[in-house]
Amino acid sequence: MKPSVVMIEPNGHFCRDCAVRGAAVCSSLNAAELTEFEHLGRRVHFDGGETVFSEEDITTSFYNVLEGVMRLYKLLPDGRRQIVGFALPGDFLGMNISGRHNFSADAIGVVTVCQFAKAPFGRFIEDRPQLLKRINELAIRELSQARDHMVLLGRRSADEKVATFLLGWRERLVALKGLSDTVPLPMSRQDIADYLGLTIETVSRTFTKLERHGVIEIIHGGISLLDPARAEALAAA
Amino acid sequence: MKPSVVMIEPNGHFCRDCAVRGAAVCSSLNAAELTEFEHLGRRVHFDGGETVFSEEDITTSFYNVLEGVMRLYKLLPDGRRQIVGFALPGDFLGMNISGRHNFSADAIGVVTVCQFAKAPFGRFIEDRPQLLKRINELAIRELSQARDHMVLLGRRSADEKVATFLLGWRERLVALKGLSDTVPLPMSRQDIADYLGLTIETVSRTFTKLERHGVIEIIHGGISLLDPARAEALAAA
DNA sequence: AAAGCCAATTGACTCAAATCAAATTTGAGT
DNA sequence: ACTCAAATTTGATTTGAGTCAATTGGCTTT
Repeated sequence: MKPSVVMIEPNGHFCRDCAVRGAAVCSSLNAAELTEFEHLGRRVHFDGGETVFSEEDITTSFYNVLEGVMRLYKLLPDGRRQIVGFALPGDFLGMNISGRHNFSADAIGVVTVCQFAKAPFGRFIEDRPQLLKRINELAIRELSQARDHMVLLGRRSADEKVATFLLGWRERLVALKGLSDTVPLPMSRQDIADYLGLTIETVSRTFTKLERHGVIEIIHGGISLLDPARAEALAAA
Repeated sequence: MKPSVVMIEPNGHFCRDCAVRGAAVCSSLNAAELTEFEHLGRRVHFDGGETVFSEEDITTSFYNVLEGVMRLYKLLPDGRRQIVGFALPGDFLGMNISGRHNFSADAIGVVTVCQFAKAPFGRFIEDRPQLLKRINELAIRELSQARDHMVLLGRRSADEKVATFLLGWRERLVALKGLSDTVPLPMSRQDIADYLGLTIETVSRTFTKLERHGVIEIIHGGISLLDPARAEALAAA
């Protein structure tokens, strides 16, 4: 699928009004630096299902997610897929040392990213250690999440996986949009299964079971968390 | 178990003779910086089974592994364990953003580390962006490995897990000590099981099966890789 | 060399999740 | 509203890996 690369704004002033200004990689920059920085990035839109970059592609850009949700995944040669994470606004993508992306990234629904060409971005970082420090913080935070996810994949039951996922996903949305017991799930059941190391059938059955037990209510495009305490207990945090 | 904190060398000159000089975090430092750097670290020994630090402990030090093997793991409240990685010479441990370790680390056999107190190390980094860059590189490399491991845990069969582990472990030892088809396995079967998201019995049975099929030979303290090509095929890389 | 101990292996059986197979719901396009 | 395709749910059955239970093998200690 081809990306709908549409530059919404020329290299005008938008960083200071950016939705992720405080949370993203750019939070490490002062006003003066930001003015210079916004000439480096351009906003690009992707429709649902479009691939932003693929594993093994040469890295030509870095991406700052501004809006929407992305699935980050790796494929085995026979087609088995493991989703290694979902990217939300504020997430920074594209860092690697091999010069190639080590996972693929698809838009789930409409996505807006701030795209930076690799070379100028690299030059900009060069004499701004606080930006490097910020990127390092984000990498270390991701590493911690990755380790948590290893525990989930290696040592948790299907019920625990699903409960942990719902709570963790809610947590991320709360940090982004504020508290709500209604949890939108823009990704498909297959995406959830591939994130949790399960099959779509097991995810579906587990959702149904949680609903039967009054823990959640399955609503259009998501779930409603009726009994967070019970969900926590099931997650065996 | 209490660490046998034995300072082998006072704050004398040893960095330039250090075994991991080229590979570790210190490879980013020039000779002059190295002289200053070696006053920050001290060598500490641990015996097999000793815990170097535990998850949720306040981070007071960073560690550079000089010698030996460590298991890095997380525990669930009910005792289930997931090993998130094995640390080898050159690996740098202790980075986090919460101020607490996000996994525990035990020595497997005798281990020597270069230990740095957090505060002075942090100050030293402050005006040396190339060291920060090096640390960032190591974090990004680990992140990539973590993602590979997620694929293994979520989507691979027991046979694939074991074959992938043996090849990956061999690869790391090759990078460290040069090529050999004899692969020492200093960790227990339980450690391997907890790394692969399996039980000890399944690991043992899979080893036996690989031996029956002539892929490996189980030797004392490790395996001999008789048929690397077949192992690769089984790993379904 | 016998006893004790722990790690590893092997065997018998079970079970959680996968697979195979419909049925049903949802959504997009006409 | 109607059609078709895709996504999801549900049911029946299978199976890979787990559990439980010995047994074996290597060391260490006596």
